[in-house]
Amino acid sequence: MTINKDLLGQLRSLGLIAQVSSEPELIEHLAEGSRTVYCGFDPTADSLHIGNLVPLLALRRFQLAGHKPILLVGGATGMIGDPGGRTSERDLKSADVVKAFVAKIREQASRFLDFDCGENSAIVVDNAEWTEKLTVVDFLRDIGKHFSVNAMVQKETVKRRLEDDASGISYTEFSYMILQSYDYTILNERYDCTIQMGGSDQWGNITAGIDLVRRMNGNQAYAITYPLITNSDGTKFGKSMGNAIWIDAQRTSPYSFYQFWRNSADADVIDYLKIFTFFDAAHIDQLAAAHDQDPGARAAHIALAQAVTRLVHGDEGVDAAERISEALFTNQLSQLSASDLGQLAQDGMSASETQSADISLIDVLVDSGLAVTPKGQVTAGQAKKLITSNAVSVNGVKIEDPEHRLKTADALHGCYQVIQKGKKNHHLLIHVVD
RNA sequence: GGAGGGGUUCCCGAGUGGCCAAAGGGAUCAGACUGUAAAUCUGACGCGUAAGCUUCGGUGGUUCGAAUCCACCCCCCUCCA
Repeated sequence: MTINKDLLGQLRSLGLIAQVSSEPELIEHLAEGSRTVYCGFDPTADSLHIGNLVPLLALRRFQLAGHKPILLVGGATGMIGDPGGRTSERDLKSADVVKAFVAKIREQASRFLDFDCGENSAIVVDNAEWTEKLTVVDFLRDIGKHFSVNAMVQKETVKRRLEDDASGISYTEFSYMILQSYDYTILNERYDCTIQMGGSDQWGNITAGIDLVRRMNGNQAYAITYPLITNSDGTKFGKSMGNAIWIDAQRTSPYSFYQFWRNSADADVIDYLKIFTFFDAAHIDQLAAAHDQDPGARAAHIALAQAVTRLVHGDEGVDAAERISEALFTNQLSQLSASDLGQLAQDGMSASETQSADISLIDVLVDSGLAVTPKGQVTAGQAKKLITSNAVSVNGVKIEDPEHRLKTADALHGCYQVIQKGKKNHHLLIHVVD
């Protein structure tokens, strides 16, 4: 494995660098040999979501450049909650939950990272392993003494909470920084890990870790943060229809996943191409030019959707997603054959079956979950509102009558009804009467 | 333990006896326009397909009538010990 000597410059050109510590030294450090870099992930759910993709793909870039990535699962720190994560303190995760998460993250990350390539294979570790053994006395005597409260209070994440009249900060959360610093120290000691990467909100915690590594191990360590991804309109990245976009195909179908990227705002699409794909600079420039010239053609958006979906769900995922998209958005439903329609359900389009040959549209909207209120509940009242506000079509035809009933006689090929809410939400209802 | 401030519908935040399902903003959903984009404009936004029902930290009370007044309790914040 040869070392890419300009990794940092490359990451910066991709917009992946917010801050770095001791930059000139770090550049040299990275150029001199294979290094070990770590990034922490909190076990907040049993799947990764696309927000996690940013550090994961950045780690991959490190690995491709010849370095060794460590994924640290916060089995211990995840129980506490980073004060930067605001409001409520987190639930305690049981050992089983964390263990399941470790397995899951390894499985999901293995699509991007190589866990079996010799020297610089990626590894997964859980900080509960060493944090749980820590006694209060050891913690205070060996670790805590290296931290100046004066300095900790100055950290942005802590300061904000101290100044916030409404919430304050508990001692537990205040200690988060110390535990994260200790993680760095342990990884430095065991794996010669010298680089920690995290979101820019982690800067304070990471630099605190650098200090601790120097004090306890006498080693020089480094920090790299990436900017937190936001949408250009200021909304939170990685949500669609109020739901997180998951890596797990069971939670977010390849079709929905594909659609998420394809619907990116124009102002964001080039940034996303840089961060979430491995296209080279020339290709991205070319897509940017194509987009400027004819935004309506969606060349950049489609390339983005294809590339990221392929990365996460493979060629099959892309094929399925495009097959469904093609069918639904060209509005030529009537030209689809029965097997085409059957395939859509197979491919991950939302679908359900009914025994009834004659069923009320409102019931179907409720059963399919399309009739969600802005608050997230599914109600018949919402279904009625949607119909009255002209938001629902069946098989491509707007329905304005709340009492409308779906009958097999009107179904495509005698059994398929494509229910559409708004522009982008579809459901396939299949009559299974004989 | 003491003193003070505060808890309103997803969030912020008005409201101090009826006109309050509760202003305004944000978020969200839908419609129009477009390019499956953004911006903009329009509608919806406690539950109930309706009659109606249930909300303003909790419980009890005053009142014809309470988010608003009283009592007690719980929780949060700041300062003091």
